[in-house]
Amino acid sequence: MYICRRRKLVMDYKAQVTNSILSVLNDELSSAEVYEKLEQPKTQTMGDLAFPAFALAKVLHKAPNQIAADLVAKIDQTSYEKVEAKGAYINFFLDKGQFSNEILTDIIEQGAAYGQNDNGKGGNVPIDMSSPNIAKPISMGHLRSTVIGNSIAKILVKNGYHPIKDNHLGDWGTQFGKLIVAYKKWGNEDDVRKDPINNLVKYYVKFHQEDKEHPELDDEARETFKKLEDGNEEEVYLWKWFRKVSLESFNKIYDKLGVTFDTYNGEAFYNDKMDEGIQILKDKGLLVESQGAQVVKLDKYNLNPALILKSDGATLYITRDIATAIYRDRTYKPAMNLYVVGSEQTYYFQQLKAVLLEMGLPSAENLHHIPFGLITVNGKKLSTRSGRIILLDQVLDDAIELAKKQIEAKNPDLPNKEEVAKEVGVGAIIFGDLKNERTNNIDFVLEDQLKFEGETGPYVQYSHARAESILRKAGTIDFHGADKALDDPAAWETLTSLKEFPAIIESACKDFEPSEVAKYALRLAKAFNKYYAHSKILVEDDQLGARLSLVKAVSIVLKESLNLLGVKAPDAM
RNA sequence: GUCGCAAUAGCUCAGCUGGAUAGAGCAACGGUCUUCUAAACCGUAGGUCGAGAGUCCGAAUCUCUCUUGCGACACCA
Repeated sequence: MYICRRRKLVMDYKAQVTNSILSVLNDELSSAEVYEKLEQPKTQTMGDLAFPAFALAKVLHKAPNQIAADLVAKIDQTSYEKVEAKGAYINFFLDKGQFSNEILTDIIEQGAAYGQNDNGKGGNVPIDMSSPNIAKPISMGHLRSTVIGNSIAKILVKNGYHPIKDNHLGDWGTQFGKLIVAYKKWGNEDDVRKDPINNLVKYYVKFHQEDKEHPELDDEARETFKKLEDGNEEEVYLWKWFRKVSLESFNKIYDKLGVTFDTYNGEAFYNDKMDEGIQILKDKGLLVESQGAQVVKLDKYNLNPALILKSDGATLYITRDIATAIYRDRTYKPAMNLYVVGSEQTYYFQQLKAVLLEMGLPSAENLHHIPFGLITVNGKKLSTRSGRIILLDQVLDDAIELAKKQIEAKNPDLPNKEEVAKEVGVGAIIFGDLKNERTNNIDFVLEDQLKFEGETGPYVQYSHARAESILRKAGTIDFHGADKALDDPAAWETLTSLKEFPAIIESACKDFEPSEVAKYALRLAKAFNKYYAHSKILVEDDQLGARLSLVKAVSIVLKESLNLLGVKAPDAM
């Protein structure tokens, strides 16, 4: 309620300009048409909002330039700084003092809640994300799913949704038969305790080496997995133990990233929940035999048949995902059901959605695959077996180490250096991942990841820290009483950037695109740094309160932008 | 082979539902710290927007064809 009321207080300048134009037209265009045609000029010299007169040329049978000039002469300019015709465009320059007063008041009143909306109306949104495999290391590939999912969850909250972050662990399947066999043959408890992931991987790799010459190992693994499925004590004990130590190891990395989960419903969780989905498919007559296997035909979706059960009756990935979808549907009544999974699975998710639609699952329509691009090294796909793997933990530590060096060089007196180094180093990695469009592929180059200058996370963090530094030096400030009508042209870009934030929040949510927030944060930081470099803020004059309000507003919005990306904003660095 | 995605400055990328001279960052070169943190700021240089047609008053943006790269194509996940 509070939020909605606040939002309305910020005047919609596009609507104001639309009205100004409509007032000098004779219904040649509708209000919506004018509103839609308004655009933001590229440079400040062309004003803040512009109306192209091309559309009127046909109706009025006059040259666009002439139309623009004629209209400007008639427009009431009192509420603008100025309105002028330039070529075929009518350029509106907003009243800076009024604009500044409104936006700064709004941000300072609302604080971190600025930009919050209630579009989601509290709807549940399960997010399938991160999803590493037990007993395997977390690589840069998992980073993407983890930080994209985490950021989308935060953006969803900002839009009034209730996300449920689900780490859909790869914790079941025949590979556990292999792992248990390998552990019994070559492993020992102490090693696994000391360094679980590396040793478990070592056993697993050794199994694959050995089974080339001893194919009987595969039979043994199959039997062992059968025992695990049947609940045999020893196998279940080992499985639980592997799962536990793996999770502990994963959680150290998640802690470093600052990512938490609401549920860890992995593949094992759904293992006993697959019958229902299969039964529904059978009941609806959707399941048909094809080459010995059970499939669902998807011709009407222009998709290949989805294979549901293997010819030996065994289940597949999709069988489990159907169970997952049913479970989520029932448990959460989801407003949306999200899967943050690599783009190589796009076709698969089309099939999954189609099957769920055929089944008549209520939330099927709102299933969204949120794909992201591949991480490669020298253009080649990562794979554990070929040794082309980049350990996320190592990359994070490298980044933290570099951040530490930077602090020693630039700000050696900084208190809590360790903590800040972690926030900056990790922030660089997360921001680096999120700043570009999700679906872009990334060829991994460590040096690129460890950049702290230019368009990076640390750049935004630094801008925020500078703002905080000024506020510290200013001492106690009465923001509520301060005049906020800042009319300094040098601050204009910063002010208009601040105004953009709520729209960015909505758009990033609609597109499931954290990069929109990251790019926005860069834009705002850049505008503020420019202002900072050219204007002295801490000067005793009648605009001091207004300037400090601007700095405060920038600090609030930069911090909140970083927060939405899952990046910390230290007050000093 | 079929389907999907991409191609913009030396490199990495922006460019919103088509609109005013195509923008950043990095790298290169040159400036700016006795004054709020130089992880910053300012400037110079760098482009037939993969190619070719079409639609339109107007195309990097929309349509088609081609080229190149990546991915997906049922008993893995």
